[in-house]
Amino acid sequence: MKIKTKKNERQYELKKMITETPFVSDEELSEIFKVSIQTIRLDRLEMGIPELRERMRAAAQKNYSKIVGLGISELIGEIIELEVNQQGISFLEANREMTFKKTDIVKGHYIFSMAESLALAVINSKAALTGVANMKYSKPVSVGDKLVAKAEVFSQRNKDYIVHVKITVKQEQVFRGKFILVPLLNELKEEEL
Amino acid sequence: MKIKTKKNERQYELKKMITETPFVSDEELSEIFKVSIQTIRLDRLEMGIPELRERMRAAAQKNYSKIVGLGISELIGEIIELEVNQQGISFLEANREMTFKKTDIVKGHYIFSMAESLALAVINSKAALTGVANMKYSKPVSVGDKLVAKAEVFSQRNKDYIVHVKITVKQEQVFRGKFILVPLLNELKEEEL
DNA sequence: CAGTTATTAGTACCTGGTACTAATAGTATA
DNA sequence: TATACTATTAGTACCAGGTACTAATAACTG
Repeated sequence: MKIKTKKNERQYELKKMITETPFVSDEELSEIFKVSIQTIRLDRLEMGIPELRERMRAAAQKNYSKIVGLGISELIGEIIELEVNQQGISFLEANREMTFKKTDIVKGHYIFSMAESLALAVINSKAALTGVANMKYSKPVSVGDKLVAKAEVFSQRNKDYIVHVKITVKQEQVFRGKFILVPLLNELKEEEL
Repeated sequence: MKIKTKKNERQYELKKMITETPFVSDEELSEIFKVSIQTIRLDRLEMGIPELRERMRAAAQKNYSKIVGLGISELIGEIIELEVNQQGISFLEANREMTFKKTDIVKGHYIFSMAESLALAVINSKAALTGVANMKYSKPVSVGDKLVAKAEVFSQRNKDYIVHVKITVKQEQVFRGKFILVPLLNELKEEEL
């Protein structure tokens, strides 16, 4: 018996290709593998690989919760006041996606991220580096809590910024931290490198 | 002039609804708002809201990269060794999704999350609370760096755990932190509350 | 009551499929 | 070599969830 390379090999490659780049249509696949669209569909059927739309739907849903949790871009919390190089205030309402599964307690890194985000915003440098942070979580945060973060630029020695961030819920401190930030090649000029 | 509630209000609610639950079809929307499908489509057109498939496609793609970055569940980094209440080791390769947009530098909260994740894992309590953390980022982390986190349970006074976490890249320390963790009603019995 | 806006209806068309039937090409084996 | 089987391709009807467009009707407004 000859080794049935063609079909088996193609199906193996197909599976690999779909797991690597899941948003590829049957038509594109048929062009890549130089077979008809029907062959691709038979292959998918035999291997139980769902159609493109189903794969997209699954991917979209799996991750939907994470968008909410981690914020749309790089920032956690909403900036409501900002004086560059001086101070800033951001706001965040804790939701269920930020908690541990069975409890109402917000995970620490959301608090941290909120503080870090604001610290970065206040020195107007998205591409900055968290140097040293010395911080304290004073009180647990629960779902529904309205977090207000206040950042103050304390000092600016050399090229480092020291930013203090305090987060409060109803005037009560839940977090404080000191961020040493080193801006990186963004709005800076060449000579500063 | 009468307040044009109907159309304006519906469009406002529509937009809100779609941003909250983005995977809703025009047909479902038409049932919810008790208008025809055409009306829903006109509304979307006027407000520049793309069709369901486009919204799903965008969500799937936006998040496709984040899966990689944020890990499948709640954990950042892969646990490779674990002795409950004693010590644990986790691993993470820094990728582009963890960085600031134009640089190679990994954002601080990924480092923090990796450490926190491991600290939680090592006391076998997903639902624990980060009490106080005293930490230091010693060195920036870049894309491709292979991060190794080591956690040690230092002490267990009352119901608090003190866990030390060190993260290294090629034997060199990039982070250290002390986590005070208070386990919460998960694998515990009633009486402990 | 005329004019404007809002809503609904309907058609043709699109993508990216499913599910099915049927024909053809290629290979294997008695 | 004829027969059997597998692989591939072709084609049809159908589906969801739309776009883009035209046209008619309903509802307000001055």
